[in-house]
Amino acid sequence: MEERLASLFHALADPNRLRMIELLRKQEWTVGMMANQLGISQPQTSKHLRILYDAGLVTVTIDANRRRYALKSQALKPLDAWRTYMARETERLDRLETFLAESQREENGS
Amino acid sequence: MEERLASLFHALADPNRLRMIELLRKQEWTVGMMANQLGISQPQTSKHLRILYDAGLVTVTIDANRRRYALKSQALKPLDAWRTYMARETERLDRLETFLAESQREENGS
DNA sequence: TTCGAATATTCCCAATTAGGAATATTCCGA
DNA sequence: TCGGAATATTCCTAATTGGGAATATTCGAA
Repeated sequence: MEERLASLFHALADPNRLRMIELLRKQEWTVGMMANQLGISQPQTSKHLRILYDAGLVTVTIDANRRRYALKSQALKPLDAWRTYMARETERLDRLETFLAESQREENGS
Repeated sequence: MEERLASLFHALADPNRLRMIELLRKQEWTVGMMANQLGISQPQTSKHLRILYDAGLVTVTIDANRRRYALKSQALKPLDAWRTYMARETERLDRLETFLAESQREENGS
């Protein structure tokens, strides 16, 4: 159902977690590296990573003393699928919005 | 910053609100109609719509005794922009994931 | 074996909110 | 003008969680 998608959105619904995912976009990161880069505490970094992990958004590789976190970018695919699904029926609405916006602009005589 | 995007994700991070948005995809809905369709209470429907409204995802038209809610589909555009931004650098990772998945499949001798 | 670095977990507090119940508000029709 | 329909808001409770502080755990190096 929509539960899965809602969980995914929930995991993304935090500025720090978004920044984390954007960092992970290019390379793997260690907890300490991320905490330092983001300017947040190590425990908070671990907690946010835990939430991303539970949401299936990252993978973790245990490497001796440290953990390397990597983005599991395929986990974002449901988001794209939903947007495609949504866009299919909103095109008509989009055109209406554009039309109304342009009418408004003409009214204002801009 | 990422605050805006996080707020958007937050508004979408609820199964009932996702169902609401999917209903609004095709047409306007009245609070009572939505509550009835979704099988949730009227107050809860109003509260969820309020959250969607605060997130800029819906517009409301007061029509005598009732309010007609409509999707403001342009509000979902930042989501697409973020995906595009993310995809730009994750392509390499995607190819790696695909490669690893296929290697795994071969190992299993499927 | 001991120490320190890296990380996860727990405890605490404050804020948010989903959901139910009750109530307030607005407006139309009789 | 009054009653009922439609909607929003408030009060309550339980659950979640972000963030800080402290602590537990694990592991490599000396």
